Amino acid sequence: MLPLLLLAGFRALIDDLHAELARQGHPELRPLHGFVLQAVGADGTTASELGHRLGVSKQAAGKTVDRLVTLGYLERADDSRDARRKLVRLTPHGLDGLRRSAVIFDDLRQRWTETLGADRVAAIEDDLRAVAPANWFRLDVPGWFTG
Amino acid sequence: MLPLLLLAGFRALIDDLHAELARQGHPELRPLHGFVLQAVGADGTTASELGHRLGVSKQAAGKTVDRLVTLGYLERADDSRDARRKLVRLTPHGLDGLRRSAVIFDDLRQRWTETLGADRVAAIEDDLRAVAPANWFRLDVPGWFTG
DNA sequence: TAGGTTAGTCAACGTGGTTGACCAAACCGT
DNA sequence: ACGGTTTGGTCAACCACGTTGACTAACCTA
Repeated sequence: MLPLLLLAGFRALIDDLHAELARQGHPELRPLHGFVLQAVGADGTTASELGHRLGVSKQAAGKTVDRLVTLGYLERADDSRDARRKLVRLTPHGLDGLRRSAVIFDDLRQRWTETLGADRVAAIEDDLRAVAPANWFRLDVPGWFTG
Repeated sequence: MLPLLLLAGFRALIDDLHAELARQGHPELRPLHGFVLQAVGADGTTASELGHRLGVSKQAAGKTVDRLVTLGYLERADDSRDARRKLVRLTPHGLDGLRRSAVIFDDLRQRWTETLGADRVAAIEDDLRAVAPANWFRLDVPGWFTG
C-alpha cells in the first residue's frame, strides 16, 4: 500500500490546491500547469531551457507554453541580444497564480501539522528526502506514467 | 516541498519497480498497466466494471484493455450467461507480472525500512492514511493530471 | 410483447508526449 | 571574413490516454 498512499497524499494536496485556486480565480489551471509556472519562474526562460528543467523535449515544452499563453498565464517576448531566442515570461495573471499556489501550499501543510503534529510532518519530509533521489526535478508525469 | 517529496517518493518506488520488472521479463509494462492489472484481479472483470474501479469511462477502460491484450497481459472471453458481457481476464503472463509486482513492492518496502527503520515507514503509512481520503481508488492519473 | 437499461464499440476530438526535418541566427576556427 | 557547426524555435506525423456522443445487441421487467 505504500506507493498508493504516497500517491494519495500527493493527490490530496494537489486536489485541495486546485479546488482553492479555482475559488480564487484560477479555475482553468491544471496540476501540470502549476509545475510549469514554477519552472518558468519570476525571471522567465526559453522553451528549450524549460524543456530541460522539466525533463521533456523542447517541442513538448513549446506546446505547453502555447497552451498557457492562450490561457493568459504566459507570454513570449523577443530577446534583443539573440534573435533566435524567445523569452517565456509569466503574465501578471500567471504570477498571481504562482503566488497563490505558494500560499495555499503553506496553508495545506499547516493543516497537515494540525492533524499529525509538526514533528510527524517534518519526519515525513526528512524520510522522503532520504529515500527519494535528491537531484530530482523531472515533471514529465503524463509521459512517464503512460509511456 | 511536501507535494514534490510525496511525488518523488512515489516515483522512486514505481521507477524501481519497473526497472526490476523489466529485468524479470516485463519490459513493456508501464506504471499505468500495473494498476490496471491490479484492478482486473485474479477473478477478472468486465470493461465497464473496470472503468468503474479505475474512475474512468468504459470507453477509456476498453481502450486500455485493448492495449494490454495486444501486449499479452489480458484476454477477453465471452460470458456464457450474458452475451453482452465480455470477461476480461489475466493471461498467465499477466498473472506473472502481477505476482512479481507484489513481490518487488514488498522488497522495496523492506529496503525503505532498512534505511529509515520499520517504525518510520509504518508512521508514514499511518500518517498518510490519516490525511488522504480513505475511500480512494481513482487511478485516472494521466487525465487527472493534465485535464 | 413493448420499453427501458446495460455492455461494448466506433468515431471525433483534446491534451501531452515522442521523433524527424527544417530554417535562421549565433558561434568559432582557419 | 568566411564556412561549418551548434543552438533555438517551429512544423508535421504519430502514439497513449482521456473525454463525449451515438449506435447495436442483449437483457430485464411491467
